[in-house]
Amino acid sequence: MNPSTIPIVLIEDNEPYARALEKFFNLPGSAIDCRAIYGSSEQALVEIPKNPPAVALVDINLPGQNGMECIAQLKELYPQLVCLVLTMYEEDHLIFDALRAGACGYLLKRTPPAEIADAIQVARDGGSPMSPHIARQVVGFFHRSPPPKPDHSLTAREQQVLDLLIDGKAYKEIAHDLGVSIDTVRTHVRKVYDKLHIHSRTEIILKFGKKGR
Amino acid sequence: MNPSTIPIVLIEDNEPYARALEKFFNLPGSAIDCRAIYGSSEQALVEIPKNPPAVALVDINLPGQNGMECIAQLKELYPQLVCLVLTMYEEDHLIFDALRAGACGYLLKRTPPAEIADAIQVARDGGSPMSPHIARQVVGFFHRSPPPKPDHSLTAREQQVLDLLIDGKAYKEIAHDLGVSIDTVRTHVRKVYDKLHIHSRTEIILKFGKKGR
DNA sequence: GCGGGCATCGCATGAACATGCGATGCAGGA
DNA sequence: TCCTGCATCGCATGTTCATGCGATGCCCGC
Repeated sequence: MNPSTIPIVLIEDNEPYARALEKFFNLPGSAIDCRAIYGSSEQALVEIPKNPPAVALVDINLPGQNGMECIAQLKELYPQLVCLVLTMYEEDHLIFDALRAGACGYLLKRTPPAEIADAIQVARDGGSPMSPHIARQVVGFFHRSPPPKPDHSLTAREQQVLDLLIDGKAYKEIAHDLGVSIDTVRTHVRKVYDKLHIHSRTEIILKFGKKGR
Repeated sequence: MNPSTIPIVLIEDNEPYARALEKFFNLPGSAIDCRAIYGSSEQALVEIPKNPPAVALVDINLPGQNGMECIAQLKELYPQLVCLVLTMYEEDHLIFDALRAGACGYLLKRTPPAEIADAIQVARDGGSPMSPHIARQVVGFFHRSPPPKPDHSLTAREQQVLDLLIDGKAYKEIAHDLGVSIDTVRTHVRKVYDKLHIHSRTEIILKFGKKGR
């Protein structure tokens, strides 16, 4: 949308690779303005405050403090800074950790420079660019959770009570919320426990806890 | 990678929209072969087994059974079938539910047909196409989880107790596991509650529950 | 109209939990 | 040495849960 050039920095210790990217970004007519290359997380954290860019491309495997921690600290200082991971690694846990740390996107180094440039614009415009297989892994995270089970044949009322139990409400609150007596709540809870073969609220939350959050 | 045409179906009750897409996909030279349009989930579930496509584009808001359930059932019958959501809705919970149901990607109807065609190929090749803002919402799901916090200044012992509490163990079990008395466990739990400003095991699990799973 | 399923309410008991107060022994820093 | 933080143990009280047993009123299909 915004046609002005986008100021970015690279946090990357592989100098040849970084230089090549920088060169590409700074070609005449490019929408990207690569302002600096920082070879370490520490250097980036010192230099970035002097002239914050709009987007940072961050490698994960950095000397000293790794890219994940770097992103977490940058996001703490500049929540509006858009961080994209740019790495060779595509293991699940690295991807998830990076996203949790605050990364908005995750690109593999094998991505052609032109696509990286596109991704930077997408990210600046509020998107989350990801290499296709990375996206699939992220989506796979959701596939693993099997909560959409309308089975268990709970009655509507029982399901309501269950939901409130999961929210951590006391019987007293549940009774108030549903406008019934506390003993009625007890009865429903009992039925729920019977049907789900569990014996305590703790087990419920461990089984169903915090789903749609 | 595979240059052969990709057989797909549309599950979509907005007939004009579906017809227009079908027309576009079936233009000469297209990589997509749109074989059918099903106006309802029920119809799709009956017809698809007769001639399963590689990819299904599914609307969420369908008459009768909604698209989420449709995807869940299709994936159960044909785990290798690639389902892409194609909808106007972009609420968080719909996105997450769709992905949980088994969708591999999530596109908004405002996406240009050519990009939808690209997305179909990406999906067939193992990627997960998502409209940029959808991707950001998915990524936002990870941002919301704040697990990488080693803060809270819990002592090692308190952390141990906390972990066992989260596992759902009774004080008695915790005492046994740690080789201390139940009253000691009580003391530690109290300290943990104080430091984390909570008042019950339920709150703990709601806050920290099932993280690394 | 009778049997079932469901929602509602009640009582009772024992277990588990939350929390207030107090105490000892040990280590390491001021 | 004294102070502080930590881990340990103890007791007491009140609350919340889990669960067993029983009961009524409503609606629906056979």
